[in-house]
Amino acid sequence: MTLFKEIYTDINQKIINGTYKRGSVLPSEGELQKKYAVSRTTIRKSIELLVREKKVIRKKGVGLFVYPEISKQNILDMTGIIRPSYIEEPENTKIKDAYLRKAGVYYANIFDIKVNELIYYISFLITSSEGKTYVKLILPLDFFPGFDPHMLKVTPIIEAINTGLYRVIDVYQEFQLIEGTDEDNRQLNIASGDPIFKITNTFLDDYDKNIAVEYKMQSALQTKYSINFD
Amino acid sequence: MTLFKEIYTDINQKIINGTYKRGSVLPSEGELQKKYAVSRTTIRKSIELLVREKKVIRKKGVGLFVYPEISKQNILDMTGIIRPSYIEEPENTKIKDAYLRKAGVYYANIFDIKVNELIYYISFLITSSEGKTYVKLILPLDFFPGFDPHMLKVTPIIEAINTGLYRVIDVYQEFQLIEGTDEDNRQLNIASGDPIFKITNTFLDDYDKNIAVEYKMQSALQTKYSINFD
DNA sequence: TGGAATTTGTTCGTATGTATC
DNA sequence: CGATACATACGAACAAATTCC
Repeated sequence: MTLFKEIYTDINQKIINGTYKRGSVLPSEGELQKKYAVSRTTIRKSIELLVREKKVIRKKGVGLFVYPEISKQNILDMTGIIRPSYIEEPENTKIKDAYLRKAGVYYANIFDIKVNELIYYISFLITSSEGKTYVKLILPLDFFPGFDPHMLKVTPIIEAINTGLYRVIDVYQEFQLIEGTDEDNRQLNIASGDPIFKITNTFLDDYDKNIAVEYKMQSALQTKYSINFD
Repeated sequence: MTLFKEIYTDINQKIINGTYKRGSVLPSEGELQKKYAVSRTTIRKSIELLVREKKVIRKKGVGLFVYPEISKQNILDMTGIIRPSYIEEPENTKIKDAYLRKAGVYYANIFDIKVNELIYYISFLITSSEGKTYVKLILPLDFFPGFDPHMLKVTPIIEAINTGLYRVIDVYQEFQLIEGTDEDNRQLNIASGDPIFKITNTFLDDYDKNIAVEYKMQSALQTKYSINFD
């Protein structure tokens, strides 16, 4: 067996047996290089196989991650309780990104966790007759200790969370007009500088602790999003 | 020869021949990149070699520095303003140690710098007819941004500092009888447990900020050190 | 005091040349 | 010749620390 296949097999095995957990960070290419005492090229060939099999995700400038196994269906279930009613066709939802990353100061504060703790960072794009909605969903990994994405296929996120550490008691909403980032503008197909209508949904438990955050962004010039203040 | 080694050689040569002076700032990675018209990766590989050889120091968020060399003559000049008058023969001064180390909590507090910031830690032994004096001198690296040891050969440290970030306005002295460490006793050739006469000189700037500390230790049983309170 | 700019630290993406089998 | 493996080199994105205004 060739070197890169051996390494592929070894890492794959570690993912299967849980040494490298679903969604967690893998050692960087540099570390793997040292660990196996081979060239970076060889490591990359091994990782390449895993990426093709969707077992590993690469994030430029960030690192390697074991694929978290979040399907489109999961996302819809997870966001079900706040899903706008005008979305009739789930087929129009496209995941742009779904990975684990380290929390920075910002999210560390929001969730009252430590910097560098892992959070899910999921972004997707919803296309409907009303236009496009760019959504970002942030969930701290630690708040879902036994988190099993498969479960989400049959259980709404609210129930999944309630079997975990925290319970969703309230959702706090904030409405803003903002100027989007380049990425926002690109996703929404709007010009730089155009106003964006942003809704922030913050999920709170019974101690008013933030346990999840969702951002929804639409072009403010085109949006027909209506809020029910009942 | 490979590119990064060529660049390494060139920079190394410039350090040796004084183009880049000891302790001075090196061009940033970005500037070197332009200068040699190579990628940052390559520059970093070259610098990496110099760092490993302790010829260059990296300071995150600040820049690159040529590793400062401290000679015996420097030390004498640097400590000139507080050098006891009874030292007639500089030949009797012997450097025991001169290196950069990371500040711990103690010196971080004294100098109001962060833990792990670099400080000069210089110790030397003065032998005279009056006996031996064991001296430790601590200087934070950051307080001497353009620090050039060559200059110290012709300029007293007080003037060198006054061209830098801080000015020496005052020296605070403290006198103690202490029990020395094993190292102190060995350096002073005295028995364990013998009392040691310790003088701490703390240099202050006009905001009473500590910018240097010097400890002098002599055997209390033999010392004839006299203080002039003029 | 707070945000912009600068600078090093870390990591992945890509390409090329060389050697070996 | 082609697959494998190593080393080198250029880029790009993101992170973190520091400095400057």
